[in-house]
Amino acid sequence: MGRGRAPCCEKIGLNKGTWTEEEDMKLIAYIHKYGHQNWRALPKLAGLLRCGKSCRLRWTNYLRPDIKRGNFTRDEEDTIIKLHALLGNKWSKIASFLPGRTDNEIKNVWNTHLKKRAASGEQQPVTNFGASTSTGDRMAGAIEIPVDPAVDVFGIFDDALSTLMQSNEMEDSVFPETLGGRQDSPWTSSQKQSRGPVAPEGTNHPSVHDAGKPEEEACEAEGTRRDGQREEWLDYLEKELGLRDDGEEWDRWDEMEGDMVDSLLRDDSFYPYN
DNA sequence: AATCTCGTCAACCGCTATTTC
DNA sequence: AGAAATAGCGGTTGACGAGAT
Repeated sequence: MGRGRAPCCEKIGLNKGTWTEEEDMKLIAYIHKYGHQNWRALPKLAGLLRCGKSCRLRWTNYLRPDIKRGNFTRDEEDTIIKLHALLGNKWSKIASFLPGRTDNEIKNVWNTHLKKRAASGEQQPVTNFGASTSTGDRMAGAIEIPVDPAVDVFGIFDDALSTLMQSNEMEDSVFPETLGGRQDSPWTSSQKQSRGPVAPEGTNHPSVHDAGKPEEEACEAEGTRRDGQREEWLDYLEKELGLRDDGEEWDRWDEMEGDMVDSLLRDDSFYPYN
């Protein structure tokens, strides 16, 4: 056999398409008894004529006991819209904020309902950070330029972040050490006031929107609170999208991700498509 | 009643990331 | 170190049902 990865399974003689009740029962029974340490080996052991990948998908998207079935609530839909504006087509990431919902389900809901709702008579999605048109380029961190160049993409995040920064809720969730909690926030207390992030030592990563900007100009901009927020937010996004790799310091951002997104979701004024 | 169109959603495919050996 | 195996992600497809013609 040549190089490259082998097919995930021998497809010959395996069932495809819709799962039968009997197959479901076999899969459930097996996983309840033995778990799913090895998806590749599972179908054979469970007596299923399916490939492991198919089993995994069936379990995670349909059979898992914690799956929430039924229509999405308006709240859930709004959450998806907000998260999509923040994260782009990162369905699994979005799903992690909606307990009981799967990435596949959310993707379907977006494609069938929410995309239209977002587009109909309202603004086009103003951003689609990290979204990609094909699987191949998604890890390249491609950023789609907004369709309408007049739309101030960053301004929208500025405004959202501004609002959040003014609320105690954000203060507490994003800067938890103010509550006597964590001590490893990238912000110092004075920087928290100016809302500027502390750049990791020895790093100097230009933000995406500042690429090619003269250095003085960038320094000048740094003084303002608004730009501080912008930098902060872009830093976060760049990190999130894998556009930068600053080592340990940036790993800490990951820890705050949930808090930041949660805060945005709780903020009623942040609705990216209005 | 027949057939066409469209929306929905489960499942598949192809790819990358991560882990194992 | 690097190849192979495995897990997971996101885009796409196709079966199916409902409503329209």
